[in-house]
Amino acid sequence: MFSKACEYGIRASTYIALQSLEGRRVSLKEIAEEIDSPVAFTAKILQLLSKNNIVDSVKGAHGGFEINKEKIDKLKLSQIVDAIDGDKIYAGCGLGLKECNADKPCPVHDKFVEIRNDLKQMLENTSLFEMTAGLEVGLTYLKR
Amino acid sequence: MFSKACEYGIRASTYIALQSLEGRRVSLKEIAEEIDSPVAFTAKILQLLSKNNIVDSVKGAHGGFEINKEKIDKLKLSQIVDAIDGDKIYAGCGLGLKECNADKPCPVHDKFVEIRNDLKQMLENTSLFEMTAGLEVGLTYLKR
DNA sequence: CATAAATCGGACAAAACTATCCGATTAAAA
DNA sequence: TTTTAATCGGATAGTTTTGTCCGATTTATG
Ligand code: FES
Ligand code: FES
Repeated sequence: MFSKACEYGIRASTYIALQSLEGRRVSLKEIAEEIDSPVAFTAKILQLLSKNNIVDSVKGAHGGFEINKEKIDKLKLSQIVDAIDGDKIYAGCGLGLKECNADKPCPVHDKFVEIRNDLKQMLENTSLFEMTAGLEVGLTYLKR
Repeated sequence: MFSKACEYGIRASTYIALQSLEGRRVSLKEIAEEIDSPVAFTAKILQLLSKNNIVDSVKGAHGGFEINKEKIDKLKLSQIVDAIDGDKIYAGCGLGLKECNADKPCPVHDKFVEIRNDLKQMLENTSLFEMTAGLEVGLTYLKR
C-alpha cells in the first residue's frame, strides 16, 4: 500500500507528535528505537518531512525533532503521504493504465475509485493528534 | 496498490478471457500488444498463472493461452492477485508493523482494516467474466 | 521427417527502493 | 573557547522488482 519510507514517516511523525504534546523534543536515535526503524534511513525521511514543513528540526547539541503543538491538530496523514509517496496512490489506475480517467476507464475503474476515495477520505480526515490518542494508554502501538 | 506484475496479470487474464469467450486462443505476442505490456515480462507472469491453473497454455505451433469457458465465470480477481502478489495486500499492517493484529493494533488499524476488507470483497466478488463485459462495446479498456 | 511457430525456463541486466557510512555543519554546554 | 551532541547531505551498498535474452522444448503443418 504505502512505501516503507512512508510507513516509517507516519510512525515517526506520530511519535514526535506524541512527545511534542508533552513538550519533549526527541532525537533521531530515540525515534528510531521507539518505532523500530533503521536509524540512517529514518534520518533521510525526517529530512524530507522537515523540508516539507511537517516536522521541525533543531540542529546542534540538545537538538532533535518536534512538531508545533498547533500543527499537531491540523496535520493530516494525507500531507505526510503526499510528501513521501506523492500522489501515486490517489492518481494511478488500479490496473496500471497510463492514466486513470473515467472517459476511458479500465474494467475495475468504478469499483476501484470508490475504494481509493475511501482511503483518501481516511487520510485527509485523520490528524496526527488522533494518531497519538491511544498510544499513552496502551490501546495502540507504533512497534510490535 | 498492486505490483506491476499483478497489474499485467489481471489485464492479460482479462484479455485472454475475452478472446476465449469467442473461442479464440491467443499468443503471448498478441496479448502483450493488446494490453501494452513488455513481452518477455508478460511471458513470465503467464507462466506463473498457468502453474496456478488460472490460464491454460498450449505449446507448439498454433499454441498460446486460453481460459476454459466455464472457468471464466468462476475465476475471481482475488485468485489472480493471490497467485502473483500473495496475501500481503490483505495481511500486512498499513503502517508496517511486523504483524497486523487487533490485540496490539497500530493507530490506523480500525480504519485501515475496513478499507482493506472493502478491497478484498471487491476482488473476491469480481469475476473475469464481469471484467470482459464492457470491453467489446468500448465502455472499458485494457490499454490507454 | 523437416520446418516453423509457439511456450518454457534459466541466466542476466536495469531500475527502483531500502539501507548504511561518514565527513560537514550547527549549536548548546562546560 | 573547546568539547560534545546532534542534524545535514552526499556517496555508496544491498535488495527487490521489473524487464530482457536466448537456447531448449513442444507441436502443428507441409
Ligand atoms: S482507469 Fe483504471 S482505475 Fe481508473
Ligand atoms: S496493526 Fe496496523 S493495520 Fe492492523
